[in-house]
Amino acid sequence: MHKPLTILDIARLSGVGKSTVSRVLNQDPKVKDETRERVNAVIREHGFEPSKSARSMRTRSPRLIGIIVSRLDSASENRSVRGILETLYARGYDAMLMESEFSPDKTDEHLALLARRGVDGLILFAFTGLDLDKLADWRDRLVLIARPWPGLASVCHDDEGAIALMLQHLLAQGLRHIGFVGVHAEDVTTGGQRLAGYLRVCTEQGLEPHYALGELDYQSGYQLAARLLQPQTQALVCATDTIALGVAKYLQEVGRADVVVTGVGNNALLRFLFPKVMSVDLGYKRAGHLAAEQLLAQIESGAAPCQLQAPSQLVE
Amino acid sequence: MHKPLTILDIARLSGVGKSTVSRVLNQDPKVKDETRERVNAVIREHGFEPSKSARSMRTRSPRLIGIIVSRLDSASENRSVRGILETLYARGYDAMLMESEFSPDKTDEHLALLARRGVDGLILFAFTGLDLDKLADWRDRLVLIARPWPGLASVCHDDEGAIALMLQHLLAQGLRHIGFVGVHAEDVTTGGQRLAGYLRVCTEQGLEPHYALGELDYQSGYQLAARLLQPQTQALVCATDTIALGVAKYLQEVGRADVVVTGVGNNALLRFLFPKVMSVDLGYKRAGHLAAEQLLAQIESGAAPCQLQAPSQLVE
DNA sequence: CTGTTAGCGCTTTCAG
DNA sequence: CTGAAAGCGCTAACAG
Repeated sequence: MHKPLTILDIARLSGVGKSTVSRVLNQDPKVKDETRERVNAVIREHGFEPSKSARSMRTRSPRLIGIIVSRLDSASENRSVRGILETLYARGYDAMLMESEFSPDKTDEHLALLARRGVDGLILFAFTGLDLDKLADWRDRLVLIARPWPGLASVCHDDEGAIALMLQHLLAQGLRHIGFVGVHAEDVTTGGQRLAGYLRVCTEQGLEPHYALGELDYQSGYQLAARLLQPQTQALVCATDTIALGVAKYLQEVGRADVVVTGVGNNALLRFLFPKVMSVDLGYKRAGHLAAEQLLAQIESGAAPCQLQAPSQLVE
Repeated sequence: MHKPLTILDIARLSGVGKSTVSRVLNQDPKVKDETRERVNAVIREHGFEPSKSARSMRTRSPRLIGIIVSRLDSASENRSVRGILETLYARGYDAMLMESEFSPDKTDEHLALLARRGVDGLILFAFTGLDLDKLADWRDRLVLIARPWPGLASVCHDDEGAIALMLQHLLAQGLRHIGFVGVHAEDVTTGGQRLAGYLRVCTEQGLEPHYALGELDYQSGYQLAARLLQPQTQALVCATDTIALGVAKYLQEVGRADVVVTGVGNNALLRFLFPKVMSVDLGYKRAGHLAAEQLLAQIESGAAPCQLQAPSQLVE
């Protein structure tokens, strides 16, 4: 493993000046085809790779995007991340992936790190408790995922629509006694908006709402199911697949196989354990694509921040 | 937001030469305390951050470590990653985290990317099918996790010991008819080694082995449990928590609450769904710490590659 | 202990 | 179309 080649080596090897090599590297159109060919041949032959650090230093752009997810081991966020990376890589950007673990402090540290690295932009999975005001510096090179914020670009899921979709589906099957197991409304999207979807359809259809709110985990689903279940209950719509897991477990224990359970998230494990549970896919991967495209549009073409929404889809 | 300050600005502002500022930045001891104070004051006052790209280019070291996990949304790998990041951050390194999805091709692409970035080192979560020969170039700045390889540094889990530990625990409780639900032996660690642990203890204790091998998912556990279960079965030891999930589900369905189920991985969801299932923690986080320390020892002090093992621990 | 002087590898004027 | 030259911000000899 010898010392890595530089642009100057390639220049000498192909008998041109180093600026010409640079031009070839940067797809500058005003290089004669013949010259370009020759240089490219030498580059390929020697497996030359231009130094990212040198280029970053010169252009003040490392072609690097920061991504802060809330949890790496979240199946849904992972789907979005894969979407993001697909578009990013395709456009020649690399990514630095980090995990906030829902901690504003950790997020701040990561932001500092990304600032030191001088990343070109940031995609941030927002969460309740995040201090969005600290993001002012990032405004024009930031896309939020999962939560909108005035003046900032964002890609959101259709939380309200997802629950509404599910509810309408159940109503179409003739069910009327449908309860909702949700999350306290401090959690804006998973909590407030999904509940809102439930309440909206109830109102529209003249149903009496019947719901309970708790935490984001299966334990909570289990407990709330116990509190909510009535003899006439026909279905329990849950704010997440994780909650649905707890609910389904409770129903199984008390022998209420007649009650339909639905979740949100299209989680593979849930489907295996309780195959009859229906779910809504919030369009995570699509959201990742959208976020990355929006971010690149902003940093490359100065596009204005805007608020996008990825469509939900029923999964049976 | 004005143009970022440079080392030269700080030099002028504090009335010293730029090399002195550089020395202060690099904790060079031969700077007079008084001077150091003055420079540091200016740095803090102006919130100056030295440019990573410039430093990387000069030192040919971006203080950046690549981490390739097989799946980001794997709870166990996530534990290791957190361990890795803790030590890395503490030692002033940043990380580029990527996901192989068990694909050798994806891994190659990631390796190329990391090479272009000129990262200082690499921590790679090995998997069956990975072409370890391609890693020759990385030899002295690479630590493998989960699989050893001659000549390469690695941190492994005690797969064999984990199953043996569990089996001995069950035997101590007086159980004798203990089956094993595993993974085909092409998967060296999760497959071969965990089975070996089972067989070893069976031989030592004069038990007749009774086992079945399949895939890594819950479906497989479910199917194999059906095949393996006998009237006299007292316990089913599983190669992973995921498999244990499938096994526990089958046992529940056929009403065999008397059979003890155990897994490996200390998975929170499993514990909730089937609280009685016991598990072994393979020491993932610890493995992360070890891997990062070993890697830094190699790249900073030229330590030789060596093969380490993180200890397993019973979790009830 | 500290300032001066060269570059690191690349992009970008500015002249040809 | 192409080359020469001037840096980007920082570190590392080398003299003081």
